[in-house]
Amino acid sequence: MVQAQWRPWLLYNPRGQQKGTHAVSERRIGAENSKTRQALLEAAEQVMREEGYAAVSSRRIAERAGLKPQLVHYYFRTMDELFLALLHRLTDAYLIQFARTLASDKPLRGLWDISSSLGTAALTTEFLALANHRKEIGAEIIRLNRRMRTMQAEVFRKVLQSAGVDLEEFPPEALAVVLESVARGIALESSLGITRSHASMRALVERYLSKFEQ
Amino acid sequence: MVQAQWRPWLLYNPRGQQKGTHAVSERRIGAENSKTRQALLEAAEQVMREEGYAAVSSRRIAERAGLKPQLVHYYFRTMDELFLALLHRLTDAYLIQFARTLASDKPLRGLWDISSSLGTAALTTEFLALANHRKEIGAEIIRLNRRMRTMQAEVFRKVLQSAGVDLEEFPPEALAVVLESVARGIALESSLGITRSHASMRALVERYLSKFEQ
DNA sequence: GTCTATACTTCGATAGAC
DNA sequence: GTCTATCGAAGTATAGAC
Repeated sequence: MVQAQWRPWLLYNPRGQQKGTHAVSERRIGAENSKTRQALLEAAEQVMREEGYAAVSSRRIAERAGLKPQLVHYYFRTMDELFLALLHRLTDAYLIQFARTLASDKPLRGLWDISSSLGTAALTTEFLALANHRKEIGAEIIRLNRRMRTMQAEVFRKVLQSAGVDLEEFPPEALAVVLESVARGIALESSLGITRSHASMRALVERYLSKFEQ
Repeated sequence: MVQAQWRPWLLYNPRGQQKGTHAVSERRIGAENSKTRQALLEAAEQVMREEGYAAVSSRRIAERAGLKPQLVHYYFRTMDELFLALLHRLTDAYLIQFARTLASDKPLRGLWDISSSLGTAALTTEFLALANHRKEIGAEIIRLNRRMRTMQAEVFRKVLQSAGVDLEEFPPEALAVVLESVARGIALESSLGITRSHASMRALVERYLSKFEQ
């Protein structure tokens, strides 16, 4: 028996398309620079942040945007397409923040601030969870993760090198993973209202960061 | 306009019960020690691990267990109740692992091994995501988190103290958060197939752990 | 304890009018 | 570009027979 793939936003197969065919729909699709399209993505981001990825449905985000659900399908062939567009939107926003951080005199702190911000951490977590059972999104996440990690590692490499740290002993990429994991970890906890060891956590990070930046 | 709360496993309100009333259903509920109940929880855990929390539905787990969906509602009043039962099941399993680790000669490594195991990390992540938009489950997660963290911190305190480390400088609780965050972080990445900086990450952790244990 | 039958809700997606 | 109308599938939950 073939186990149907579970799809929260594609619960059935409307035209009996096979799994791998990617038969492209003939339906008209709206322009990418449309204002309505932007509004839908904005609404999707809000819903995802507040209620999780599973709450992102065409009806739900249309309601949030004050539009009709069918418009979602006019701008996005499938909900997967919408999620990918949202992912790219977030990536672009991250890249802008990242560039600003690079230009500052404390790039490491900048990285920490970005990753430990509640909004970023929440959305990242949602997308990682989503990636776990949505192949196409997972593949894109992996690609983006690679790019981000490389850029983050480069920041570490520069800072550590100019501080005379042995890069063999403290591999920049590994440190980048540590920084982001810890940032996301405490952001996640604090979004749950767990603030118990927050102060000492931040102090610990602060101590490490100040070894290299001011 | 009242915005309906979104519920993946309770999409509508069958008897028109108000949000806060907690009107207890009169329906018969099966015994807690039932074998069928265990099988349903086992199936729920599998589905949650493999496809995420949003895929856990009465139909889905019943199918996995080879049972009828209605049996889920015989053993659990609501899907929330099922999730809470699952959460307690996992906590019990964790406590057993934890006790074994405490008795060993390398408790810190034990903690690391538990938290960085793929199964544990995946389920923890799912429950954290779930906690973010399911009040009752969030409250329970917070309670359990507090208990776990206290126990983990106690391990750190003992090990660090006997190694002569200044506990003011390295607060046990903060270190416990770091260890679990990093473990979950790399477990999450590796479940996505991202293994790039894995080796250097584990080597880094290993270096720190070996400062205190062997 | 497990089953069938059923109620009601939400979902993704499309067709076709305007 | 946006609307109404509609389809078929999956969801939670209950009642009542066996």
